Amino acid sequence: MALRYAILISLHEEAATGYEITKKFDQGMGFFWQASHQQIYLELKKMSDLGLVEFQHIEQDSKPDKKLYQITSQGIQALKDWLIQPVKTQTIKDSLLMKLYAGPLGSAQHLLDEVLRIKQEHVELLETFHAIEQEWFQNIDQQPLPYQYIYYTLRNGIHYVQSWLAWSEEVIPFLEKQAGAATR
Amino acid sequence: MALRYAILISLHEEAATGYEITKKFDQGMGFFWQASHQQIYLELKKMSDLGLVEFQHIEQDSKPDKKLYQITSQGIQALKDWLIQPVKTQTIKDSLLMKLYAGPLGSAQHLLDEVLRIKQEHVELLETFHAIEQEWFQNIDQQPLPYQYIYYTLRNGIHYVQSWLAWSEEVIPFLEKQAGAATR
DNA sequence: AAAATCATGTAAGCAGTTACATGATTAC
DNA sequence: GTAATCATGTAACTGCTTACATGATTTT
Repeated sequence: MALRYAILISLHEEAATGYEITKKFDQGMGFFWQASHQQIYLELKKMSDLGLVEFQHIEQDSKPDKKLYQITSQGIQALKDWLIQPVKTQTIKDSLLMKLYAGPLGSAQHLLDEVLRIKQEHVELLETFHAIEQEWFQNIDQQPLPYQYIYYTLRNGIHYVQSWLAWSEEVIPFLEKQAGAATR
Repeated sequence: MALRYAILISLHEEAATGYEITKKFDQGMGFFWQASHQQIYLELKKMSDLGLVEFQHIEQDSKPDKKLYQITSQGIQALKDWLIQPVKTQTIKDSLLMKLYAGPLGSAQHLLDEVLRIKQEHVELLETFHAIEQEWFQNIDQQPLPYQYIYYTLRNGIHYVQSWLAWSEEVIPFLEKQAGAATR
């Protein structure tokens, strides 16, 4: 049900089409919530039936028609109600850790390759996060309040990625040793 | 589908009943994979139909009958095949971050309470992890190889929890300031 | 007396993924 | 000519959660 509120938060910032919301989920919000266009279109329809959002048909030439959605006062209330619900503690579901746990039954070389690949992705993600921090969030306590809140979601991402990288520095030497031992 | 392989890994360690596997998921493996008893019983049945596991009926007096499951050679092969599949990069779905992103629309005090609550859970989890590390994984490079692999899944957990705690040290002062400003 | 432990399951429903479907326009 | 962008949707399926169901034994 959290997808519903992610969409409402997005529409509370500004009215948008399903297509535009989908793109937003690939960027900023995408760090802590993901959704496909199928899911988003379906949820928008449900929310429209419930009166949480409403839309205008916009005809375009040289481009397909679109539906511009905006949040209703009912939608704002539903969002506010949700914001004060307690959250469930996050659980981790990580199949890489499961494969590591299985240990010698698998291939150390394969695990090493996977860790290196994901490490590379995380290195790039960290660079992206740092670039965003530099560009958008300098002198954070002088920025508008909504920016300050968003800044801390970014900081969460930075800490998360850094912890993964720190761990990979521990596990890589171990896996290298195991992969080496297997081929000897 | 990863649940299937989590169960197979568990059964590869030792034969067990659905009930025992459920308990295992509340401990060690539970850090990186969770499953309810309903899901586990259902999956065991499917796997039994597929020949990946087999079971013996065991009658007990003063306790309900049980089914002791063990992995078959087919199951071991399926597990090995799965272990060398590439993993998808983990995505984060965290509704607390979403609520933080929504910022001034919500209540800073509520967010603060939630962060403090989850921080407390993480502090306790870190203590548990450190205790396990002390008790089971001292002189790690002299331990049996399967233990060494499992050790690195524990290390992942420690890094993860620590990064969350480090982040909470950043966000708590900010939320305290906002909560204070709102009541003044 | 109440709650926890042992032990297994069914059924309904929701959330999310994957596949399928269309079609014009614009950029490479 | 091929691929990407704009823009929306349906349908089938899988994975998971929540609720319901039973019942003896043991611990508090």
